[in-house]
Amino acid sequence: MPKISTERADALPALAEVFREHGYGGASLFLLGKATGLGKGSLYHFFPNGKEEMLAAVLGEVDSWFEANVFAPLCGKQDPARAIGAMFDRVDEYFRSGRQVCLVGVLALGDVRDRFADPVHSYFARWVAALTEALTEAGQSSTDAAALAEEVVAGIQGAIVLARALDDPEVFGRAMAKLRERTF
Amino acid sequence: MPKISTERADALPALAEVFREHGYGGASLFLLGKATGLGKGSLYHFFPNGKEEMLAAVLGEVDSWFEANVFAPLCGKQDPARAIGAMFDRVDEYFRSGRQVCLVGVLALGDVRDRFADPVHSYFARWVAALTEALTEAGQSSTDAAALAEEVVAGIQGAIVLARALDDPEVFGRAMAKLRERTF
DNA sequence: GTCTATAGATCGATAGAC
DNA sequence: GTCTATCGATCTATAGAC
Repeated sequence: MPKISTERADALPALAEVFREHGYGGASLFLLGKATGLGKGSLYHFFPNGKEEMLAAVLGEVDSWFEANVFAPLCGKQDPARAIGAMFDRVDEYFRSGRQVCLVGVLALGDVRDRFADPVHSYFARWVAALTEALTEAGQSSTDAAALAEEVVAGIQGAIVLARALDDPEVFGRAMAKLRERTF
Repeated sequence: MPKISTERADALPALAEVFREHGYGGASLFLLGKATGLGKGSLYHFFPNGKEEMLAAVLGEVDSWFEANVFAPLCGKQDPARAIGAMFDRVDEYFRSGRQVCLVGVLALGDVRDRFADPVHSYFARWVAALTEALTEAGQSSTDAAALAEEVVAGIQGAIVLARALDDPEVFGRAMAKLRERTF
C-alpha cells in the first residue's frame, strides 16, 4: 500500500487521501508518512513548513485539476451544453460516484476553514462562476444562470454528504442525474 | 430511559457547539471544559466514557429536537404543505440561516463516520422518510416524493457547505428559497 | 460534585548519523 | 535524501484531596 517516492509531486495523491479521510487535524504525521512511505525526516525535507505546506500543495494540485478538467472547459465559448455535460462526467469520476468526499468541502465545514479560507473560497467561487458562464452562454439570463449554478454546486456537495451518511452511492448518482436534467 | 441529572443536560448545548465547530477529534477536553465551565473531573463524572459518551448524548439531543420540531410534524396527516413550510422555517432557524454547520453532516464527512454510523444514518434516513411522507400526502407520487425529499435534504446540506466556503449566509437563504419553491 | 495533579500515549517538529 | 532518536507540547483518562 505505501508508495515510495523520490519527488515531492509523487507524494501529493497519498497526502490528499489522508487529508480527505481524516481532515487537517486528524491527518497525523504518522498517517501521512505511512501513506506516502516516507519518514518524518523526508516529509519535512519536501515540505519544510510541515502539514500546512502539505495541505497547501494538495489544494494547489486539486485546484489545478479542476481548473484544467472542469472550470476551463466550462468557459470554452462553443457548445456550452456539451461542456456542462462533461462537467458532470468529470465530477462523477472525481468523487468516485459519491464514494469519495470533497476535501475542499471537508475543510469548509472544519475548524481550519479560516486558515485555508482563500483556497476554499476560490475553489467554490471559481466553480460557480464558470458554470454560470456556461449556463449564460447556453441561453439563460445572467440572474437565472447564477442562481442555478449555485444550486448545482451546492447540490453536488450535499449529495456527497448524504451519500456518505446513508452509505449509499446511488444517492449521489440520483442527485447528479437530477442536477444534470435541470441544466438542460 | 435513565434519569439524567439537570447539570448533565445543561452541559449539552455547550458540548454540541464545540463538536460542531471542531469535529470529534478536534474537540479536546480542554475546549469542552472551557465551553461548559466544568473541569475534567466533572466532565468524567457526568460522562464516564469520556468524549464518546458526550457526543452520543449530544446526538441524542439533536435527534430529539429534530424529531419533535421537524420530523414528527411532517408526518402529521393534515395540511402537509403547511408542515413542509414549517420544516423550512425550523431548519433555517436551527442552522442560523447558514451561519451554523450541521453536526451530523460534519460527522458524515469525517473519519469517525463509522464509529457513529448508526445515529448519522438514522438522522438523515428519518429526515428523508418524513419529508417523503409529507410530499406523498401533498399529492405527489411515492417515487417523485422520495426523489424530491432526497434532493431537498441534500440541497440543505450542500447549502451549508457552500455558504461556509463562500462565507456568505445569503447563499444559504437563496438555496432554501429555491428548495421551498420546488416543494409547492 | 468539583477541583488539581499527573500518568501514559501521541502529537508536530527538530537534530544528527549515514 | 532518508532514517532514527528525541524534544516539548498536548491529548485522553485517572487518582485523590476537599
